[in-house]
Amino acid sequence: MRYSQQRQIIKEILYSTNSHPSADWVYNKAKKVMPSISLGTVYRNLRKLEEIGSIKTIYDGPIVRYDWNKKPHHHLKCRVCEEFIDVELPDINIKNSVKQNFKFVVEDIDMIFTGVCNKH
Amino acid sequence: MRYSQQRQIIKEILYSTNSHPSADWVYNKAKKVMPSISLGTVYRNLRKLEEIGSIKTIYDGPIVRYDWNKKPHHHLKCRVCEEFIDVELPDINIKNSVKQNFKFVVEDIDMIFTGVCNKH
DNA sequence: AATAGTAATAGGAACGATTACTATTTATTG
DNA sequence: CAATAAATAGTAATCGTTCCTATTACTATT
Repeated sequence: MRYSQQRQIIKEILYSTNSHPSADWVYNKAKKVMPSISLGTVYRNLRKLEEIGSIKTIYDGPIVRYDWNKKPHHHLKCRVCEEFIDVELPDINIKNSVKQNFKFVVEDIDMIFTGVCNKH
Repeated sequence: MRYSQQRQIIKEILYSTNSHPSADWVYNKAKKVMPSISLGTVYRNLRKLEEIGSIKTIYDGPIVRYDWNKKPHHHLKCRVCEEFIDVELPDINIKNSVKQNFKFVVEDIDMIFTGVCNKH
C-alpha cells in the first residue's frame, strides 16, 4: 500500500483520541488539517486501516465507531454522559463456560455494558 | 394502541422464528400473507412492538435484527453457518466485577460471541 | 346497520450513512 | 525526471430507514 498524506492524517487523528469517533467526526477533524480532503477518502482509509489491522471497528447499536486500541477489550457506555470507555476484562471463564455448555468454540467476544459511570 | 391486522401479522411472523430476522425479511414474509403491506408499515410496527415491549431490537454489527425472546440473554454467532443462537448466561459476577473495578453501575449487558457452533 | 372520529395504512419522497465511479493528482521506481 | 499505477476529490448512486399525506379501516355510539 502506497503512502498517502490523507491516510497518515486520519490515522493520527484516531490515535490521538479515546472517544471512539465516527467517520464523520474524523472527517471534520481532518478537514481542519487538510481542507480539501473528501469524505470518501476518510471512509476508504478507515476501511484500509481496519484491513491492515491498524484500527478496529466497533458497533455501538446502529452507530459505527473506530478504535485504535487493538488489545482485546470491551466497552462501558454511560447513558448519562454518553461516554464510551475501554475496559479490559479477563473472559477466559466465559469462553470455557460457553464451550462446555453449548459446544460453541468462541473466537471473539463483543461486550457493551450500558449503565452509569463514576462521574454521576 | 388500536388493533391492526398488519401488526398482528408482523408479530406472528416474528414469534414463529428463531432466526432473529431483519426488517426486510419480515417484510417479505408478510407480503406472502398480505401482498399490499408496505415496508414503512413493517418498520413502524417493529418500532411499536419494541416500544410496548413485545420484541427486542438487537444489533449484529451494522445489521439490525428483531427478537421475540424477552428474557435477558446473549447471542452466539456462528461464522460458518451464520446462525444466531440465543444463550442464557448468569452475568451477576461480571456486573459486580465492573462495579468494583470501575465504579460503573451496569444496567444492561450486550454480548455477542462469534465463533463456530456445534454443527461444524 | 349507519355514522363519526381518529388511529393506522400504502406508497412514495426524503434522509443520512456509506460506497462506487471517474477524471485528475501524486507517490514510487527505474 | 518521466512513466506507471495507486490514491484522491468530487459527485452520483445505493441502502436501510424514516417521514409525509391522502386514503382506509377500526371502534364506540347511535
